[in-house]
Amino acid sequence: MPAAPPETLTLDRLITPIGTALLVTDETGMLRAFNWTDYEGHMLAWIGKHYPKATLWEGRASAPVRGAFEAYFEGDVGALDAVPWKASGTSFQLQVWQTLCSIPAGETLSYRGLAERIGRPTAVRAVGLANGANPVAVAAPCHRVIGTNGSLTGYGGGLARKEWLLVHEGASFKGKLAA
Amino acid sequence: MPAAPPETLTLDRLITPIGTALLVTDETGMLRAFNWTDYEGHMLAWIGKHYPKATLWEGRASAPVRGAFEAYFEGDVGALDAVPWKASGTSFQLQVWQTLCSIPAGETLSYRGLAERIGRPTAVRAVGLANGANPVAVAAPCHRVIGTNGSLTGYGGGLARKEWLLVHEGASFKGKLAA
DNA sequence: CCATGCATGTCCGAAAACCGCGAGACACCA
DNA sequence: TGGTGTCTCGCGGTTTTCGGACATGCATGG
Repeated sequence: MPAAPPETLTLDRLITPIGTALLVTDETGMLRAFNWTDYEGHMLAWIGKHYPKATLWEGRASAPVRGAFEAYFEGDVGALDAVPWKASGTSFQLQVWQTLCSIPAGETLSYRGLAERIGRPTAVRAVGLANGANPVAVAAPCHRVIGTNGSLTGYGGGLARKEWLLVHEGASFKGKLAA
Repeated sequence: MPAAPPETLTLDRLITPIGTALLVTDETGMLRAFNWTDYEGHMLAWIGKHYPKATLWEGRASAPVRGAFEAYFEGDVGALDAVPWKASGTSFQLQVWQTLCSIPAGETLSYRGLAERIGRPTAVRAVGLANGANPVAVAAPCHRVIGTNGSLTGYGGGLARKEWLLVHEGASFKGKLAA
């Protein structure tokens, strides 16, 4: 009953139009971490820190997780809602990450709006930080959070990916479409 | 196999000539903490900090632990060697606490001597610190460590108890026997 | 229009404080 | 001389504290 940390984690790789994604799932098939191969070392370190006792095996991610991501990248942008994930973080962070999921595909929300939505209207910067610490990127759609003025501002995986994801979802924003 | 932290701890009380002792043992009967009722609140806080997930029940300590302490206070000073204990601490601290057990009842060792014995002849003060942080006092006989000049210097449970223990064990030291 | 300052949660590294010591330097006193 | 007491300083592991950096946004002031 006590939410015991996972003992074994599975690392899968998924090729997408914007690079190869790393999917880490636990015994129960929940997504525990997501990242791009660009940051593989970084992510391994993160796992070692947050799940010190877990052993990581290369393997196939659970069907719900892998299936949802495949569907998403193939165009079914609503499929992300079906990704089961569980994150490890402070209560503030968990609140932020959960609230991310209330932003539908194709829409965006400002950092400020997100801060207000969790009842801490002044903790705008803190929200940005928590957003950046999101371990289950894409699944918890931190890329849908943009500046109040519509600019992309920042993204852990690189602004190019953030832009691609938003375009893919059909969202409108003040993009660098000129590039 | 992974040394999992204990889930349930048992708190027992033992009346001794120098006060009531608190004995905390785990599922396997190992002593995890020792203290005097004077510091009960302090010890409970310590347990909460080091074994956050454990629940503490009042009850009887394991036979080996309780028996050894009873025998010790009744005069069989060598009985302490039989107390099974397990402590939680840094590697340096563990080294210090283990080395304490190499001091036989009836003898003493200086802080300096102890520092040398663990191969860090200059870390004298650090040894004193680690000694004071000993969670399984008496069982790991930190009271047998005294100043180079034979004075008692300090003891978490009060110098009076340190003196009583050493007299009880028949050790010689520069005591405050005048008092 | 640009520059500045503030609010806010979390992590991380640096620095300092804390001591259950011990040795060396001195002063005092038979 | 030798024994004893006080003072000062260096020692080193741990814990605590502090400061800065950050995926922002608004209000103010030139």
